[in-house]
Amino acid sequence: MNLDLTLRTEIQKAITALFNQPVDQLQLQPTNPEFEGSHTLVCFPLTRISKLKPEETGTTIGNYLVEHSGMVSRFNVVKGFLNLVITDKVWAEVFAAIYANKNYGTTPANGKEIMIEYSSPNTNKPLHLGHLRNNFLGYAVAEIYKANGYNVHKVQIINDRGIHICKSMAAWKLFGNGEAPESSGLKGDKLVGKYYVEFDKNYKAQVKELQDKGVSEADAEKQAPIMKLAVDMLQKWEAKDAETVQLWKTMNGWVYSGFDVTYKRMGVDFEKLYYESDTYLLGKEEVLKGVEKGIFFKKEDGSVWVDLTGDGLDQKVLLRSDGTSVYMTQDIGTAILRFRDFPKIEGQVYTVGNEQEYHFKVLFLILGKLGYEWAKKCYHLSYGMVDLPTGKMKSREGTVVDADDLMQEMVDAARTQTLELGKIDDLTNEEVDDLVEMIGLSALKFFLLKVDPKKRMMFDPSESIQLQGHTGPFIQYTHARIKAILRKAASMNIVPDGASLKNVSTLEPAERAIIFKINQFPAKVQEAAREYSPAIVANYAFELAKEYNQFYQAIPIFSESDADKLKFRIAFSQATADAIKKAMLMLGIRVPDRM
RNA sequence: GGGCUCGUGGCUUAAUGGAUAUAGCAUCUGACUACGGAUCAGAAGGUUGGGGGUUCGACUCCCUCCGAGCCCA
Repeated sequence: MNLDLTLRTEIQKAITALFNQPVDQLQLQPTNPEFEGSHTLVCFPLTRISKLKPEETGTTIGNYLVEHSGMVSRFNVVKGFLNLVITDKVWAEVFAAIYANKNYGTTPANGKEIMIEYSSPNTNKPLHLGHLRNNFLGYAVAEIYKANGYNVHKVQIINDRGIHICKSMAAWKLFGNGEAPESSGLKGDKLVGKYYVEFDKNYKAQVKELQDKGVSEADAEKQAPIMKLAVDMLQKWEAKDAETVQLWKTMNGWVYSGFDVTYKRMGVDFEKLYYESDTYLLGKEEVLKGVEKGIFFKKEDGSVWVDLTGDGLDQKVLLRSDGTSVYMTQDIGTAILRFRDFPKIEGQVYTVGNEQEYHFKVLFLILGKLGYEWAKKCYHLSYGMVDLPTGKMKSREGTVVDADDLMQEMVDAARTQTLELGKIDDLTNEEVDDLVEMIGLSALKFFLLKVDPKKRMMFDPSESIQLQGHTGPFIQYTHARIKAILRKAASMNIVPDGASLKNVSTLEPAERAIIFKINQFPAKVQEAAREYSPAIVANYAFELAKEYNQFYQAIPIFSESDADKLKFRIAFSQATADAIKKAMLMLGIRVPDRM
């Protein structure tokens, strides 16, 4: 049974019977812990039809529910709040239904398809902390949509062309001496990133040298030989010069193999990769078609624009006067290509930082103007930047936190702390490795996911390594401890069954609290999808674990003499562990049976 | 110049317009002869950036100012 729905129906019946008038919106909320009850009806809005004071309205409805609903045992009214106490028998029934449902918390396939883009890096440097937030968010939202019955396609758009990669190529050509990941042992993305830094260093030196000779800054920036080489390579690439394209392929290949290692450790995956080098020409075509249809217009200098003043925005350039594309042009091409590849998707989710909010607003408007119905279903999953205690991450100032390094540090910290506690001395080396990997990444992922995506967040390394309190390892610990209970129960041949659950008629407050919490699970998973917010699932998992720990400390499970009740406790311990595990997997976090 | 987002105890963070504003970290006090102390119980800590307004009721909605960040030329 769906408790909340049933209760709402009963309240509606009561209101209709008492006041001769139905009401469209019921304000039902969890009861404040200081009062008795679990569900609270806010009575202020009902006074209009009850013609009674809020208190009297609450009392009248409460009395009716106790007499007629069969699910409310008693109630209290504080000010205008009607606090309802659900009978333990109903709670037991609610739990029995949850326990019998193997897919509890998730929705069956609904036939809908959705595409979720995340990660989408440039190919000139390694992934950093900001990418971690992006990847964990995108992956989690994708998993949450799966749990809500969607067929999800995870993709990314790789910014593999442009001046940035040519800079790395230029520096490598000048100073690389043929260095390759195979020869130097350096991870591919790190190697290409190294030459990007090398480019910048030499470029700055050359600009300064020219300026010292009296050249203006603007001219020096154009005349610096290394920059001329990079620009030359970009032009040759666009002209499909064989040697340049070959070097480009090679160096991007190094980056991709480096990224693969990082993605694997992060635990994220993709169904299909899109490359800008494949889509930017399509974007150009579509824009030119748009000009023919009169959707866009050409200026005298030959540049192409879209007029969005009717939408409260301004005019936006789509093709420069020399005919080259801007980012917007490429994104138009990519979006259209994706809908051709996956005609059944109802929309796309773009996981991209909030500095591009304006860009996506414009993109979706343009796609709409081009006549694509699905433009309405495109969503920019915009997230805030990750700051360090020292301030903003800046690659130029070398304050960027590398993704590989950070993951390694987290796992190292997890190893140190786990070994100190000495609870896993009998595990093999491989088992320990896997465990500390699980714990370290859990700390990192949970830290990044527990905050509302929209908000700019602060990453404090010393705090992120914490394994106590509002953390992933706290939740993992709760799961592992429940597993220990279940192992003990199994060894004692305690096996819960439907009949024993039905025999339970009275509950401890701590037990009621857990069932109440488990009962919220499906609604939370749905809300998380609606809001595109893994934080809702993360905080739910934390609250559930916390609730269970309170029960665990308050009530010694195995000292229960009533066999049915003991089985009941084992059953909801099992259900708690299952819900925790499912919720954490939606966040891309694994949970151990021991730790 | 135009536009967008965010300001919640020392720090991090939660709250479909509802009760005395949620937790965590740090600080202080307690709890293993029981099922795992990576836990739990408790204390202290707040004018929700300031000021107006709407409402029976505002962290939440509106106006304004201050502060932080971002975007478009």
